[in-house]
Amino acid sequence: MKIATYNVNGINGRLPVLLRWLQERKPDIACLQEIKCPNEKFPELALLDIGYKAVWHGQKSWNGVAILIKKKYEFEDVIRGLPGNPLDDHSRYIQSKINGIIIGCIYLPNGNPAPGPKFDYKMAWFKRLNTLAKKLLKLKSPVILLGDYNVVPTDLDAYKPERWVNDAVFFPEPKAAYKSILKQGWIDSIRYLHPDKKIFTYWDYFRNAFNRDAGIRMDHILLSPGMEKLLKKAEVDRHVRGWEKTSDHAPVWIELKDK
DNA sequence: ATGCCTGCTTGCAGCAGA
Repeated sequence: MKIATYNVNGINGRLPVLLRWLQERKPDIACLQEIKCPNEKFPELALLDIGYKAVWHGQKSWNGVAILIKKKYEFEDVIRGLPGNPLDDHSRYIQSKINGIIIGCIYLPNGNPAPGPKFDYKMAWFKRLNTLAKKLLKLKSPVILLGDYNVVPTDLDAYKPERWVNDAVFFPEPKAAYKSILKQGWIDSIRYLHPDKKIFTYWDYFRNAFNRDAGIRMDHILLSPGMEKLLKKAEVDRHVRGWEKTSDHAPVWIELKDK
């Protein structure tokens, strides 16, 4: 079973890229972030045409998340929005149980400029995620929390760490918050299989960053404890970042053994 | 220190992204 995460940076603007990638990689489950469309403009039919059902949680202009599954699966227990603050109106979390696995699709706030109110919002969001992650571990089902965490966990995850020290994705607080989630027992799939490799998932549009491989890793697939025994592969489809009209992120995916 | 690109808007300039 293949499970992927992809920050598409505008699902309608990137639709040809998304459809091409889905048909190439054929993930069973794909979590999307930054769909940047209101609910009524989600391209449901175009996805159905190539064999994917979807649930989504959109908003106008910004943010927005979705989960796609192959038609043979079913969505159960869909939750829209990160629990813990009814006043938070950003669409940054959607969860569903699929084939017995709870899938939490995350678009964590970026937090720039930092320090400031946006950074405070990021850290408050992180705290709620930490609480949710802890609760999910008490359930009997396996759980995967995946998406754009907007956190570069270590120096190994940036092409030039010193260039990022003033950026909210590299601040000590979010790094510590990410670490504290891992400390609950969650497994960072990419690092579990590739502990020492420089692997990036994002390259900005400026300065020819992709061709210089000036990237960072901040899209993560976290497995609940025990699931690592099923982990066969964890990869980044970095070639997708080289396509025309592409997102600034590349898709990340894992392959799990069938039990 | 800033802007570089790119997508989004009851749009054509300004905001957000990271």
